[in-house]
Amino acid sequence: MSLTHAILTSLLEKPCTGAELARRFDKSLGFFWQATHQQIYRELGKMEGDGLIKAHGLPTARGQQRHFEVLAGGRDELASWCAQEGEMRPIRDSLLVRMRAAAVLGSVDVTDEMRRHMVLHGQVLERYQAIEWQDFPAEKSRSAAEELQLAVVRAGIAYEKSWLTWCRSALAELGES
Amino acid sequence: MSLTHAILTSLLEKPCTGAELARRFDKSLGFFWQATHQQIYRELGKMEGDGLIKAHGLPTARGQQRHFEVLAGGRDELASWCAQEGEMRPIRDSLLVRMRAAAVLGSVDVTDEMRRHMVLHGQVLERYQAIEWQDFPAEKSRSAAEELQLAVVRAGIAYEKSWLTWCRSALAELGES
DNA sequence: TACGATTATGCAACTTGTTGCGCAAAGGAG
DNA sequence: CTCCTTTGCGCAACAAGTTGCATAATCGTA
Repeated sequence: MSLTHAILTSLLEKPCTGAELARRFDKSLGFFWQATHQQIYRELGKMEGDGLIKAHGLPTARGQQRHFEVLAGGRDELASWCAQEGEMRPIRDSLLVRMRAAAVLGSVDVTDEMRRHMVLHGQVLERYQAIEWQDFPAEKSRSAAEELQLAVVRAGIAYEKSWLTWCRSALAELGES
Repeated sequence: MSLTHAILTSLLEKPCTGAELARRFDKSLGFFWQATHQQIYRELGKMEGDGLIKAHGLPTARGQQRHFEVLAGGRDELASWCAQEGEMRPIRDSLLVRMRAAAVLGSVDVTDEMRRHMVLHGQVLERYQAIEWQDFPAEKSRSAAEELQLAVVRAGIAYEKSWLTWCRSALAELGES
């Protein structure tokens, strides 16, 4: 399960509270492994129970900030998971199911939906490219860690670009017939 | 929920039993919306209850083939879902989490894992390309439905190619530093 | 001080996806 | 015919992800 390890990674980068973690997720690691704040809180509770992380503050009082940090056990767990082999994610998108459905139905037009997705992917692409420019300027030399982080951002860029150009050419193909 | 509609699509293409559906899923629609046979059976049960599909055979006897076909209500449901707007899938891959984890840990090498993923994506790419060549030969003219199906296959090809070239260039970047 | 909006935390219920197993029919080998 | 394997079907339990709401602190402001 990757959520545990995504949280460990994020907490190692900077210890913080659950809410801050959720916010950071929304604009960094969460691009590549999404999670809602409820998932995060639940996971934090489990991880605390497993001795991977430690909180300053008691779990009794609601609405009270609890600051989390990674314990040695958590770091070990992350390192061992990190060295394991993981599954490759196959493609999975409801737009493609819709297209197959439209093919068999024969009466529904999905090109509008394809155009909409093209725009959405374009918007996400711009966000990723902005991160690349801001956080990884070309002239600066980079540490090994930064090289890895940059590669991750570029995976997002490649992914969105791929959808974008596929949408464009598929629409062209479908349009000309 | 797309599984219902993926099943409806597949059953419209050809009515069949649960097991055959699961098999067809493994080499066609399931490339783009994976499902285990248990998910499929559960969903078939629900869909039968909702009057979307009909089975020949009783649900009482275990181990007995039940042949499913789509009812008018099922076709309507599919058409209406198909005309709806759907979410865009953000990227989500544990390899990227591993890379971020490796960046913060500093002590784990993930390039082997990246190489492994490169090979895996290459294998899937070859499967998709084989489908493109076999089912959609270049010289033949195609119906609108076939154009759509081809576009779907090409989405898979674009996706795998994108991962492949990203792996290659990221490894090159990481290697030269 | 009191009030309302915001932020942080969490429970509960539900849906979706996964894993492991068990039972029944069919079909071949001894 | 009996045994064994394969195939089809499905339950049960669990893990992961989602949605909606409840509660507590905080903070600005009237």
